[in-house]
Amino acid sequence: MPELPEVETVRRGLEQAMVGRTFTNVILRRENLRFPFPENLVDTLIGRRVDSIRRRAKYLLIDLDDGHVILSHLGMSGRYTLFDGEKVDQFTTPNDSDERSRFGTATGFDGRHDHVEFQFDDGSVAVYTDPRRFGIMDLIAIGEEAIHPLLEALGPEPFGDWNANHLAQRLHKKTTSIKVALLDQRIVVGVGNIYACEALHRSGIHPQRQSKTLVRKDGKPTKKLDALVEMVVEVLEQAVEVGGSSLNDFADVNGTLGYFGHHFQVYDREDEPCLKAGCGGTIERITQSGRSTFLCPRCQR
DNA sequence: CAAAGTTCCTGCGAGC
DNA sequence: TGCTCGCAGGAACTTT
Repeated sequence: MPELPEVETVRRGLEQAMVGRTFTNVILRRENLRFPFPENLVDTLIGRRVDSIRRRAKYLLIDLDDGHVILSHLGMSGRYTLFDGEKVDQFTTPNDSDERSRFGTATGFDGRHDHVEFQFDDGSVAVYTDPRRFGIMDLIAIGEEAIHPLLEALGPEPFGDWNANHLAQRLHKKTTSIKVALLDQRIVVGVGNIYACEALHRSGIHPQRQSKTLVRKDGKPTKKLDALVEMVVEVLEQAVEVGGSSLNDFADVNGTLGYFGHHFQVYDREDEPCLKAGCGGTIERITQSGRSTFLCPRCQR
């Protein structure tokens, strides 16, 4: 599900639902996701108020009033579903089993994958669901972001002061393909498989092109690399807009809504016509580092 | 068979 | 020649 725009959409949804509320209970329905939950997770959260919610790369950072921070990553299939007080009553049955979520039906699953339930003082509930369990839920101290092993090596935010000169510096020696480089979170964060394909298509760059061929000998970016940076930012910004517009009525902050309303130019369009004006090419699918890449061999060089 | 993500391991080549 | 380091590529995690 989640690349930067989807995570940002989830962040905004959680912000509306959680900030200012206090945890009254937290239920863990298993002991781990990708990693074990920290032992003190439940005890630490109960009685704490949520002060703010930030995003770094594809991670969510939920700031608590005692200086702890919940570090949450959605992996491939993680999502949050929010229930206000009324909806909790609506979906809760009196004979809840300990093994299954109270909210399985409402979240579209049978409840087996609702791993964490956060209960708040106003009666609302947030449920974390993650069938593949590639997600992460950890607890850190505020200020620890920069030294946490999962965060320390992360590259620049695309919406920050990232630019073509910076990218050129990172790529000028790289022999790996530009598509694989874009997915490397040490080079720039937030870009995943879908938006990497889309940004390369928009900027007319072949995904298998060696990264360093996009940098001039004097170390400055080529015009194509300028275009790539512009298109990465554009495609992510537009996706955030789409996700934001799908949020309005809360309840489900599923980032999938962001993808749902989005029509891609190349991703998942194998054998279909290239949509670039006047191109006339046909979209191909190849594999790079074990992941599907979609491209138009005619307009991407 | 493939899937929106990330980490870890192995093998290879460069350089000392 | 032999060793270390870094990079590049692939496997693994899991469920639908």
